[in-house]
Amino acid sequence: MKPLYNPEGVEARWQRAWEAEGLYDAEPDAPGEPFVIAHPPPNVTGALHLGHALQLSLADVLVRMRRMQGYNTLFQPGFDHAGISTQNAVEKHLATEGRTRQELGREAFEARVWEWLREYGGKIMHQFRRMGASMDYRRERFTMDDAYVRAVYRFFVHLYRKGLIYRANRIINWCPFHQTSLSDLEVVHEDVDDALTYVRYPLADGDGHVTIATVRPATILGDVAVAVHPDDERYRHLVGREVIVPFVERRVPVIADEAVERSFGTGALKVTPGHDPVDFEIGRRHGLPEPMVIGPDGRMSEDAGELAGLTQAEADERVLAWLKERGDLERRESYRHAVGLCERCKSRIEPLISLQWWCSMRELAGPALEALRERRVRFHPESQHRFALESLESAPDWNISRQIWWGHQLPLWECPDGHVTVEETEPAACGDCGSTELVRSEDVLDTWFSSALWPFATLGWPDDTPDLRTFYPGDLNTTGREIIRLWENRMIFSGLELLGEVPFRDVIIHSTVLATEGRRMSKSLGTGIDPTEIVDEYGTDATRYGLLKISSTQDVRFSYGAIEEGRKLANKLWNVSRLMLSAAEGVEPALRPRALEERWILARLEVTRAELEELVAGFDFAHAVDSLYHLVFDDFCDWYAEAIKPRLYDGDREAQATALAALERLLKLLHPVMPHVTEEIWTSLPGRASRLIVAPWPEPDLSHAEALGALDGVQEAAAIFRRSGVAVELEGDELRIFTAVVRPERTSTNGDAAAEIERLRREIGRAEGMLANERFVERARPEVVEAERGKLARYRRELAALGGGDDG
RNA sequence: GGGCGUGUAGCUCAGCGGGAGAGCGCCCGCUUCACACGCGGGAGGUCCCUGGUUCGAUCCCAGGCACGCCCA
Repeated sequence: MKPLYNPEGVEARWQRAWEAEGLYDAEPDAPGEPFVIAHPPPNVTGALHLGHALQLSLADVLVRMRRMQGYNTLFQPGFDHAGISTQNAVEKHLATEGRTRQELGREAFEARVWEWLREYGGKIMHQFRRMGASMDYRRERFTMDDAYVRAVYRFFVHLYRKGLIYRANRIINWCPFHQTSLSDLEVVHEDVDDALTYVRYPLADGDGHVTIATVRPATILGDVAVAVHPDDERYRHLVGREVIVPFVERRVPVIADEAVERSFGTGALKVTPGHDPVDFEIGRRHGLPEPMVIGPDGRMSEDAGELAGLTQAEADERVLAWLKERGDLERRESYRHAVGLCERCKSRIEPLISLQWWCSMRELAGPALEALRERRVRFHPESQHRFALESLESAPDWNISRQIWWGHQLPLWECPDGHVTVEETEPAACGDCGSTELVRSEDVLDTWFSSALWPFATLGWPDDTPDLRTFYPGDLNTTGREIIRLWENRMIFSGLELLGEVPFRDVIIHSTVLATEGRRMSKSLGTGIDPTEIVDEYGTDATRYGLLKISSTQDVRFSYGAIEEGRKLANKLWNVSRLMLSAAEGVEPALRPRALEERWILARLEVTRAELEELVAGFDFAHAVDSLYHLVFDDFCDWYAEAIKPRLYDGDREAQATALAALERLLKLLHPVMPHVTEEIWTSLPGRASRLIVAPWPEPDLSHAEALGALDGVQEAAAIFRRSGVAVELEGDELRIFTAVVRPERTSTNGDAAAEIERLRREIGRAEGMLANERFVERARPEVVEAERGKLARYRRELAALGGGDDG
């Protein structure tokens, strides 16, 4: 064993060994209660980021602890097919060959995607292994696997037959480049510098005008009303009258609607239901027409009349020129605001009305809401539970269709008469009229539609398999805040709908890891940190430790310091093991505690075990790793190891055997957080055939509880001696430990007794002051008063030991 | 605009009703036979501001200021 622990090599070796030896494997007929984590799977095209790394660290601590505790653990690996993201990547790849997917055609394109995935896809699973995630990698699943596809179609057909899937024209996010609708998550918002144009709409009766403000003059062509807030005194007299929309010179009503924001612009809103989500809602409430003047290509459509075919910028110019000529262009001012962009191609998103397939939420959300209210599923921290509940209460119907080629093509066929037939496999004829001229819907399903089935489709559903019977429902899920609406809630209602049970009991919403300056990590800002580089530099164990250490509040700054702390902990553990192993060569670990410090360290190990279990059960990983750090540095190394060192070197076989046994316990407690270094040391212990990863977790052991405070006196004496050079009188075991740990003959104490005496007198003064306050003694809780008396007595004792006397 | 959260030592953070803490950094000492990714000691703080509750407030309440994340 070398003096400096080097994780490189060690970690890779154990990652291979654990997996090869089948120690990550989950079997439905294995003994023990099941413990199951089926995470939201990562994107098949993705790379590991710090969010994943944190998520894996949290979950793997739980999995490894439960495995040691005898649970039958399943940590499920796999990917989702990431429809638009994958299609985008492959299209870019094609573009380098100067080709488009349209040239290839749908079938050939799909084949290219599979080919591309074989080469570039799924790399993240290697990174998961590097994080030490103890997943059963044999069970890797993909949302496009044949068996998984069957589950997706079963779900779709089920919902369709229940009448929960319908087709409707609604406003959606449209990407003009990808030519598809997008979910809100796939739209990113960025601030841009724009102009706000104030335009006069003349009243139809010729009596003046009303001024509106817009950033998109071209959309004036799609205006069907002007809306004002019902409580807005400025405009109340206009409601019910008509105005003339400029350029198209259409008469439209002035209406009152609460959605109007009075403080924006002039407080009067032009209503364009075809191209704005708020206006769409207003239009529906007032039964207004929904003309669309911008087409799916992002250019002005046929309905834009003479402007048809122009880009929006060109159309803006034409409209502005017209307004200027008429004198109806009041003014323009610069305006900075957020616009929606396609997450993948950065095209400006067009809100437009489109015929899409929708999943009705009301009926599905009901049982999920009930489950959350009854806390059969609990989100942690508590604030996120409320958020999940509120998201579900207000969940709008779900747009499940996408106009792309990569994904699950809707199992939905139409005959020439417009009858829709929905089957899991291709039907021979129309279910209504028997026509054999069936055309399949070209749309694919939203990726999340399939991902929602992850906790059970990975286990063989819709078949009734042993896996499903054993491992569903699972226990836990960990993810980031932004995923709650889009995934967690959908997994919950899907599980309830199809299996009648929630898919997991607890959802840990982990911290968002920010860059060191406290900003969001982002590739474009160059503030991203690649976890694999951290692992290269510090090792996996240190990285896991560091991430857990910083994971306390909802947003945490990444800190190299925390990772370094982990590296030091691994090194410390390595070296104290070296000490014990080299001093106790050939000795079998055996617990034979005789001396005070031996019973004390066993008591400390026991207290930490209990604390650790409690903290992990409460998902407080930051404090859990903190308690491990102090156990190792302060208790195990600075006190226990130093205290027994003379006896170790003297060849005291019982002290040596006990030291190794205590070390074993320590390694077990550390293993869930730092699996590699602990396994490496474990293997060096004599006669070691089995692995630490499957070693039994320490049972509660209260046999040395009485020794918990056994070192208080020595530690107090050490502190006094080191600060002041004054040796408090000790005898027996206490003196022996003091001598071994402090080594007074070699300790140069540059402190001075006078300063120490001064400090104690100050403390005594403070305590005496409190106790002299009658209202304190009367009204404070008795134990608080008692504690204060105890402290005062201790200070006086210490002062006496220093020869300071008690006369003050 | 809505939701959530944070302001404590130079930095990153813990503590959240009765003595202001940790790690790192800094200063001093230590070629101590496990470890300098070490050991010991030390300096360093109107606990964001203003009110209130309380015998007592960094901690609870109200208001304010500053900052961040998520979602529109």
